[in-house]
Amino acid sequence: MKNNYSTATLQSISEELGISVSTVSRVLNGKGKKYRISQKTEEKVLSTAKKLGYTPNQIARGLRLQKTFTIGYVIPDISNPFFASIAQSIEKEARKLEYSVLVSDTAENTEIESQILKLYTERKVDGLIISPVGQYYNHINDLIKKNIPVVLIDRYFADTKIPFVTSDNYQGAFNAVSHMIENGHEKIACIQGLSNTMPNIERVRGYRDALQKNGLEVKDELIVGDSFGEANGYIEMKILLKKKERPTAIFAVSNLISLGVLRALNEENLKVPGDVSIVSFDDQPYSNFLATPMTSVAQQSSEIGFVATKLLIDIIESKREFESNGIFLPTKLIVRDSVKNIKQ
Amino acid sequence: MKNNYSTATLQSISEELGISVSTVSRVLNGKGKKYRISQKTEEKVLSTAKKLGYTPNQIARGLRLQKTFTIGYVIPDISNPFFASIAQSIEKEARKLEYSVLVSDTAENTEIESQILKLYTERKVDGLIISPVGQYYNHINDLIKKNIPVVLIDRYFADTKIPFVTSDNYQGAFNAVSHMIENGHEKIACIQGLSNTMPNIERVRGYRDALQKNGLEVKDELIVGDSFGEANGYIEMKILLKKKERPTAIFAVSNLISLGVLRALNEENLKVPGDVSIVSFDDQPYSNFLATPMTSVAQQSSEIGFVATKLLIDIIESKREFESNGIFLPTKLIVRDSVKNIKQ
DNA sequence: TGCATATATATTATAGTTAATACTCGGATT
DNA sequence: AATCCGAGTATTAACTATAATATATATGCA
Repeated sequence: MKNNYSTATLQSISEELGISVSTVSRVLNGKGKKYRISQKTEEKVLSTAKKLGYTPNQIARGLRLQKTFTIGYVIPDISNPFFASIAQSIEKEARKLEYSVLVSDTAENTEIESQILKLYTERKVDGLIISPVGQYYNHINDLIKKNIPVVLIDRYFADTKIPFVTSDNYQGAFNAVSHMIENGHEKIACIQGLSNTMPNIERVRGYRDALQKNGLEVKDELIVGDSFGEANGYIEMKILLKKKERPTAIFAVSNLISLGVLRALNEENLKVPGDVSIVSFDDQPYSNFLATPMTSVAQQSSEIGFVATKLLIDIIESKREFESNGIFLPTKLIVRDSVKNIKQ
Repeated sequence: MKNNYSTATLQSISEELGISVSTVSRVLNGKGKKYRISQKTEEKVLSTAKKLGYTPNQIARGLRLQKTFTIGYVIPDISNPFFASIAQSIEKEARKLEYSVLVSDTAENTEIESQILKLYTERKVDGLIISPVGQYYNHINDLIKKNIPVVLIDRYFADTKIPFVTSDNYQGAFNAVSHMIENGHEKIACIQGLSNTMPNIERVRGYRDALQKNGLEVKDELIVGDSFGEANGYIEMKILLKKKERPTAIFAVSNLISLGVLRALNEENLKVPGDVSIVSFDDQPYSNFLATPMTSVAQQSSEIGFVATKLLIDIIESKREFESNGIFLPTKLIVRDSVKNIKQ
């Protein structure tokens, strides 16, 4: 049952040499000079530590220091390449700063998210990076009350003071929709993600504003959907195609939604951009090799992970205040071939 | 510096009630009956634990029990959707069995892999799932010597006794290449991954055998490449296109390689399958929406993660022997449109 | 000589949990 | 009356590392 790899401990070294554990600890922590350990003792300790293959027990260390050098990353869906890429940069940066990362997937379920936060609290992580499901935040605010450092990624809460790192979703959406309008589109549908999450709210706001700034009417029946997943894109596209006045262009609010849209169009034998134009949020390595290379809004996913990790660890190590602090990273519209120019 | 969330401890509960910590511990571990704790005491403990918001400190628990309920997953590249999907199923299954997962990305670098293993050893993980870089394994064998349970995923070592879970790479490749031959292709190139890793060896063996069983000559100059990454696919395809006798079909040994191949073909304005046919290892959600829907060899990635986790935890909890134990999961050829029938 | 200081190390306490062992008290047994 | 037993709980030790405090010897200086 218990893990049974026996390694040398400070005590076994001290017994081997007939000196006290604290001396051994001091030498191995490089505090020999500070505590005036003699050259001779220091050498003895170092050599037997090596001989016995000593490695420090980080669990014992964590208990004593009340610090685990561990952070948790809580994600709604690791298999989404956007989050996978963020996870990669978080782990890389954390390791550089001597932290390890516990990773959990909430499967877009607030209940599971809450359980995981409890679990990670018991495990005494030094801080948490959370890409929350995004509709409720009581369980996250509880962490703040307990003084546990938290940084949110992607989905954040405007009415709390929890720091976050996200893309400039508004500008990204605004640019995407403006691009469609410039190409003559007026009936543009927006297939949105989880409706009361900030990235979604901001992207929809960008969509609305782009229409209005160009003197076009915003029709609520063209704003549909309620999830960032593939199935949502598929279903909503199917329904949109049944409408009397079919939209000429689709603004898909996530990469998975646009894959669902493509599946629906494929089934109905409709072509992009001949029959329907699309712009999708989230650029992917494959975006350029799709049936029609996809015009998309690229987020700096690695950068987001990197910045969030840096920020979190700064907060942990008290180099920065633990206060409201939203960081927005710019997006970039990558124009390919999925928008048809229908201007007369 | 230290994490500063103060929670109730066994001691604070025991002081509040004027009883000993061990009694509190026993009650909260559900051992009240076993140690004949009175109903009254039990209720008092339970209610004050709730009142003070007690949650067990898993670090202290880990130290005492010599068991952390943590496993490590070491991956060459989290952003590769194949591995991301495995990570997802590992975490899900581990959590179900009450383990947490530390995740690290080695960036296909054996040096980093070795460092991470050392780190995770110090953190006293109960076991490790490793998708190794795959060319050396001394550092992994060291874990076995220390009696640390290990299960390998994807890339394994034939000449060790380390248990592993992987796809039936040989059969997958054999079927893929047979499919091309059935469609009349004879000049089939193989763009391979990291050359002395088992999945690559097996896939290339499947490629060779499929050719030979069909009476076709295996030409070594058509087996090229040395990495599972996108760049390798791109470069090798570029070079293949310069050959006098250009191959009519490509067997791409990984999903990233095939993306590189597509990039090269795109640049040269060549069409799939009109100019070149392709079959790729690894099916992806987007495979069906590529310019030409890609015929590919699907691996059961979630299943691989699930089985490996189950196996590892069985070994940890000593329900199974810690011995040579290779598990091969079948693959499935998904036929789409990327292979042209060129039979007369 | 006596006291302060420096040198080098040991001892003790602590982090929070759990396991092993010890203790107390009332009632039953011999 | 002495002993035993069970019920209920307390005490002690252990896990490993680190910090705070203490001790022991030698040296320097008035």
